[in-house]
Amino acid sequence: MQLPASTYQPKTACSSCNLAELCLPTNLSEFETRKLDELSPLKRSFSRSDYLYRSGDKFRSLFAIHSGSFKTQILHEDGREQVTGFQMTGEIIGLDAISTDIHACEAVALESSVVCELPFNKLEALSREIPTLQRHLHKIMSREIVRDQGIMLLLGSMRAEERLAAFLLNLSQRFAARGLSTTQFELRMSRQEIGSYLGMKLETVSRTFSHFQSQGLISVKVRTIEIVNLPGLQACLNNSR
Amino acid sequence: MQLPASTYQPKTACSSCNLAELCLPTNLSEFETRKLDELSPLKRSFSRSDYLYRSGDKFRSLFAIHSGSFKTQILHEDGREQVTGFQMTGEIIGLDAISTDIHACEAVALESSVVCELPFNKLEALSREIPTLQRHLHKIMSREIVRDQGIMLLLGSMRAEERLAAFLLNLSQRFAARGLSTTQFELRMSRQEIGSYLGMKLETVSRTFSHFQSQGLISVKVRTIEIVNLPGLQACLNNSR
DNA sequence: CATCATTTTTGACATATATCAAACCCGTTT
DNA sequence: AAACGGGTTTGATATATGTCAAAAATGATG
Repeated sequence: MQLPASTYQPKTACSSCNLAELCLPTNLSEFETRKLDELSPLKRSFSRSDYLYRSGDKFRSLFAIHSGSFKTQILHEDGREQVTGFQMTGEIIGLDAISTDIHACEAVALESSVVCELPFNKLEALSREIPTLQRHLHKIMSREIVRDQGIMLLLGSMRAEERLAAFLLNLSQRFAARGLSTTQFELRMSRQEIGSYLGMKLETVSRTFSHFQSQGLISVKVRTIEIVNLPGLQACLNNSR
Repeated sequence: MQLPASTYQPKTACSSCNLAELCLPTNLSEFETRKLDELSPLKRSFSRSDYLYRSGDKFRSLFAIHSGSFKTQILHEDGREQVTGFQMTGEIIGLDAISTDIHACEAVALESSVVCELPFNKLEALSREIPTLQRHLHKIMSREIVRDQGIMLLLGSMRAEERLAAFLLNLSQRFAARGLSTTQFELRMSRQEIGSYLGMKLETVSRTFSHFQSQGLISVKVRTIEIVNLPGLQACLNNSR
């Protein structure tokens, strides 16, 4: 598991990494768009299980995932670790590090991935000049807060089945937003990682998958998931105890 | 529980609400400090169980707690609710609403409290002019993300005793930061609310308090807590299973 | 293709926490 | 002072999920 902190790639300016489309605001004037180019984000590539950053690293940049996916996790002194999120194309990671200028969690590639590095100083300077960008940045941070609180709800008040249903439905939605299939997808993470994220043991994750399958809600073939009965899965969520 | 959304008070400009000291950056130039006055935050008072805002309310302002304390919670369709935090003097609430311009959670006063209302538009405009303020705002948002992820760790991987120990130690620290006693304090929230926050039932909260007391770690008298053996309580946290 | 390491599934059993219920305590109202 | 009501404590029992262990499936490697 102790891999180099990052696979350093020759850095290339990232014109193809269309920021405006990916993750930054649309509706910018020509002038503003030109300004945005000053960011000249650099692309970096990562292989499965490479670290994008580690806990304790100095904070310099946010990262926009251009392709692939990552997990973020925090480590507790005693070795426990908690996966705090799975991020995919178009999502921004590193926001937690702004608070102390040190990365609080670590980000690990779940597959071959490319990220755009967005130097935070430049981003702040630009967002002083472009109010639309400023607002957008604030919304991204706020959205992360809302997301995290949603997970608190999940961890604090849902049973194993509900958690896993919520997880699958969330993935489904995010794939949909990217024009991918809502009902059929590949999990990029292990049962262990899902379990850490959802606050349950890997065996429970596996059993719950099997149970969903036997109910005809989904079809599981290791990491290939097909949602067979979407409304049924949604109903799982609303059946509180 | 259905109280008016807020107890509307005559609004008064808030010069005594020393923002710079409370929650906003120090090290501002004279000019910047003058600029900051443009915010002219208004003070509003709340009684116990008044709502500062409700889920669904339009977002206009952040709120700095001037005195007293609040809880924030999210509501799930099926009536479940999850307390997402307890906020005290000097802390900022409302950050989650930036993302959609609608408050995602609700904030309820736990005791008589006073807040400063910080209109977000003005805050954004000012932070474009004062980089120190801009960075400060970003840090506040990022700190909230880190805090939430800490709670994810707690909910996802700790046992009841560890959760409650972490909760007490966190309160203790925050009281310390305000010059109050680290070892003796009044809980402002019910067992039920603590339970919701920590993902456990109120009976389990109560039992765990009793257990800590029988171990000589704390002394509990309903809502009055005294930490008798601080290192012992800290040790609780590090004893993973 | 056989071997190996890793991940996943499944089973039997243990346990932490939830549930249900009753008693108790404390502050408030009559 | 007595009665009331909400919050808290404590007990007995139920249950969801964890733990430990083995087998099965999968993918990687020589």
